[in-house]
Amino acid sequence: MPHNHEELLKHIKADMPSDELLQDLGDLFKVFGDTTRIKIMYALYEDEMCVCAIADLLKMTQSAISHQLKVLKAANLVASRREGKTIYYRLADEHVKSIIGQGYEHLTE
Amino acid sequence: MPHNHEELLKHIKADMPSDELLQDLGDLFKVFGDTTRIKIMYALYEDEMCVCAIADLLKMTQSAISHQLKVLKAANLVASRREGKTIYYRLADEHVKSIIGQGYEHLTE
DNA sequence: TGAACATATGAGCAATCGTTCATATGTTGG
DNA sequence: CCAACATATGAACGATTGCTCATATGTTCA
Repeated sequence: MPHNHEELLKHIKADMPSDELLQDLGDLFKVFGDTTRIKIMYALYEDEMCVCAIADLLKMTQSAISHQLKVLKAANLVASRREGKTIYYRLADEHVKSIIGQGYEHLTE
Repeated sequence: MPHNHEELLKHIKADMPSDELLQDLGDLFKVFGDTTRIKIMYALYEDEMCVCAIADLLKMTQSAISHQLKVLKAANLVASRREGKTIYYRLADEHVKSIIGQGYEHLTE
């Protein structure tokens, strides 16, 4: 007779967040799961930056950066303001730094 | 004449971690970037669990869970111990909880 | 030892992702 | 208004990903 875990599962299930939230969490971390986007977030760590400066910094095309900024913005990880022709992006809140910081600690401990 | 940012870039560049670390960070978050793996980590939040219990809980095949546990283990996010035929997995360290916790906060604030 | 159970693994496939390329939108100064 | 600049966007393509299916490995007990 195979292994039984009804009791355990009932308990764990009760403590699990909704499927929707778990999906959203996965989607959020997916945004962190790309080197280009990590670099962009690090670039914005101390101050806002315009799109072409980020592209220069990462030696990538303006288009690639713009696509990634759109992803970051959709996840509310960056925000932007316009000043003439230029659009400046910045980190949207402190969670970005603390999430990356925790990841950094996990890697370097 | 296009927009110039030599000064800014020099400064930002000096503060950026190495490309290798940035790559590793992206790879780490990629592991968090999947609903199945998030669910597994949540299931292990309070206590260790065997593979078949996780499969039951998530209503997925043993094979799918096993593949994902391998990914989690490669990233040092879970650890395991054997007890007879059964193998129990647990969260490897506190960073898992704090990373997920920060993500949770970002979503629900 | 061999049958039953628990887990791991490799190949294959559909789906998703990140970039490029071409082009569109928006802004400013002459 | 139009040329130059800054950014955004859509289609397309190669690469990566997560699952399934079949099967292998490892463990226990009769």
